[in-house]
Amino acid sequence: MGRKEIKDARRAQLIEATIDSIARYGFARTTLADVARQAKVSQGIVSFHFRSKQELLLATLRHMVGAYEAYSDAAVRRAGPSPAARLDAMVAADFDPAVASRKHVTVWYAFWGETRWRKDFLDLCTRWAAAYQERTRAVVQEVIDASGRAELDAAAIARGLNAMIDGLWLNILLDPKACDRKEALRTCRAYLAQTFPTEFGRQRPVASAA
Amino acid sequence: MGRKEIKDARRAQLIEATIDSIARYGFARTTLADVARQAKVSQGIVSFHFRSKQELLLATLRHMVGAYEAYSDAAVRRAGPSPAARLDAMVAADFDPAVASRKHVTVWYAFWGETRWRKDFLDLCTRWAAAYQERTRAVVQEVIDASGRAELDAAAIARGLNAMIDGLWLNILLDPKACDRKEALRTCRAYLAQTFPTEFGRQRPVASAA
Amino acid sequence: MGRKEIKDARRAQLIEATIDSIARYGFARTTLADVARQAKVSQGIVSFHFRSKQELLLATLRHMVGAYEAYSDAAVRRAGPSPAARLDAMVAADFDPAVASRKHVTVWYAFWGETRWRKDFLDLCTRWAAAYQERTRAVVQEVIDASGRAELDAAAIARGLNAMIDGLWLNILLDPKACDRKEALRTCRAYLAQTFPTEFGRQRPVASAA
Amino acid sequence: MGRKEIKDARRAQLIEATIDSIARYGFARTTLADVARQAKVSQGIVSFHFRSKQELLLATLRHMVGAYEAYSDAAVRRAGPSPAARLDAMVAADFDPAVASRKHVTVWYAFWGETRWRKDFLDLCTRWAAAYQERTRAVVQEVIDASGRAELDAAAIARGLNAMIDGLWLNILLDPKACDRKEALRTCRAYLAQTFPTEFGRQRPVASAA
DNA sequence: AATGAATGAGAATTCATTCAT
DNA sequence: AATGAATGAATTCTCATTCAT
Repeated sequence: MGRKEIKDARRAQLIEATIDSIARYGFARTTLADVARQAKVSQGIVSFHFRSKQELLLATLRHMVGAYEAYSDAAVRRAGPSPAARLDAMVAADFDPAVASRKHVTVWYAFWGETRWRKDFLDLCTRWAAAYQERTRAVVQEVIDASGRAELDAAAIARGLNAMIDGLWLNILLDPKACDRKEALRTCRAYLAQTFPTEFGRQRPVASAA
Repeated sequence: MGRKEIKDARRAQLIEATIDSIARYGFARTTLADVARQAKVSQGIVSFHFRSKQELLLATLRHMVGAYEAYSDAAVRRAGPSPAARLDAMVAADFDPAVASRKHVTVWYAFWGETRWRKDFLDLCTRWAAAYQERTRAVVQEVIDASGRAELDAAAIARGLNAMIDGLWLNILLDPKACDRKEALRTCRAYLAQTFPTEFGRQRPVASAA
Repeated sequence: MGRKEIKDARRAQLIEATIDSIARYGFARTTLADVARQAKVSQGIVSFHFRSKQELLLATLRHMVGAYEAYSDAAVRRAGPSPAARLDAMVAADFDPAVASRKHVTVWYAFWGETRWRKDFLDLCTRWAAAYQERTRAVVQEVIDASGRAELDAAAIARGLNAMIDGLWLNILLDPKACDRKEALRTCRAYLAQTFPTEFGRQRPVASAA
Repeated sequence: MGRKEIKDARRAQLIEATIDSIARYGFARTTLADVARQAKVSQGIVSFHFRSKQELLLATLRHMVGAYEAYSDAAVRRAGPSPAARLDAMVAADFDPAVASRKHVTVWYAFWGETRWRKDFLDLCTRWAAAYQERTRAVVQEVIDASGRAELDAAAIARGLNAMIDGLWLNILLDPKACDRKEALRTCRAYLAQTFPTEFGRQRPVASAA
């Protein structure tokens, strides 16, 4: 393992520790000392690998966005060519335990809560939201095209779907007993079934795609 | 103005200053000194009227919940007896400039970002979410009953709708250019139109109720 | 009850509250708010009757000295003419529940702990210590004269006795289980018996004086 | 000098500064800022080496107890095998300038004044008082055994002696002109002479042991 | 006389960042 | 690369004192 690899491993280790610390103590009470303790390294090393706390947090947010995208992309690829199956896979991935654990949605909301005042967070989130919206819109459009219901507004449906997902994450964060991942996914699928009765009605498209 | 009134007025003033300060500096950087400066009073008085910063924040959150509910209730009352009109009024109120200004959604997300680690915030938000979900569900059920489509799941529709609203607030927060209040409301109404074509299709039910 | 009486009653009430507060929270954490709460009056009234906190504390110390002296004097008067009986009464009074309760010795030590840095406390304590030493010395001298043992040093005996009493109060303060009032009194009487075997040996002089 | 040594040296330096600060300003007005200024270090370092002010104070009290015991033990060892000489050495050590300077007794009384409300102080003082009482009692018992006066109560004599010493410290604190260290020691020796005329009468046993 | 709101200085504590080793 | 001691600014909270009513 060369210098570069060691460095990257350290960075990854610190980013994981940051996520853990935010999940455990919250954004406000996550200190560099916490992160260092969690990662079992000395305090100074954080400043060494990341110029400042803000950079560490930005790197953490980037990591979360990247991991999310990688997971979602992989799920879509696995879903095969059917537009409906791909759309369902996207949604299902958003409520996969690896993505929408209470810990993860907690950290997402922690970042969103601070995003407004940190230009670098905001830029990243905005770009990501735009990209994700466009990606969803494209798949929704494919579903519309395949179903021949040209009167539907792909952008509005995609926007509504994405918003619903984010809002359901809030439910998971606030009260997983009232609405857990399974219930959240069911809610999204009900929306899709309402919108695309042929493709999503009754049977789940994943099943029909299998 | 008696003692009690003076005290209440001061509390209200400090709560307003807190909201302003959160909106301006963010949750993390809102200090009691900021709040006092904003309210043009001395520092000590904040601790005098609220025992601690945490209590001030909790009072602020309570105030926001109360103001939101009052506004929403009033809108629903104004909408008249028609279930669809009432449902639409609820949604419209959620994107009223007085409720969903970028400033307000920013503060909401600031609170949600911290809620996970403050039991009192969490309890309040959880109770509020449950109450609001139930209220929405009841109206949705009325719409369903009125339209005779008993196969629809009122709870899932209400949950999806509420989640969509929260998620659209995030859009307003992150990038009002990409999705402003009007666009957000349009998105919600598209969802309702999809779900209840008769009641919400084409014409806005407010218009039809008029 | 005239103006003067009301005022005095208020002052006495506040002084009692101060003693209670010191006993309960300690010197450092006794605030004027505590005192006012204890006395069930408003905050401002303390500053009204006593110019400042320091004056309240000084008045409290004066009150304690006065009460102590009154109690001790009364005990000595009750003891009758016998020098030994009077000396014993003085010592016994110092361990009377009304004088040497754990609460009282606690407050005494609280004052002594601060005395060094408050000139008015120090002056009062110094004067009082001198007066008490002289009073004790005089009675000890009478005992010596009565017993015809002129070689004894009344000043040293009195000083030792008084010091022993103060030190035994510390024992009561620190660990009443290891040394309670009764045990403390026994210790002092053992000292007296050692010094004046004829007057204090075996029988307690109170008994013999009775 | 290794890490450990640096740390210990810094802690010792801060403890010394704390003692100086208490002696100079009193317990109530000793702030961490004072201590840091006295030690010529930054404020933050106090919290770094001691988690809190309370821990710093506890460490200071521990240091004082430890230093006292070390000094007293050394004096007793130097006194040789004779019980009377050892007892006298103990008492003499208690009025040695290094132990009973006005500064030191001041700080002792400052701690005792606060001890009642700080469990850790109280535990430490109680344990220390018990240990010291037992140590004194044992030596007194030896003196009794050596003198063949089995009727004497070693515990009472030891308790009286220790109390007298503590009380004489108060005299030194309140008014060193009225009772300085020399006079205090004389008073204690008079007590011993009264109690053990053979061993402590006339000649000082240290002299007789020489 | 009495109330209690208001002030503002000061205290402990926290923590990002720096830096000598 | 890594350590962890050190800095010092910032923040919350406390509280004696003042003052309008």
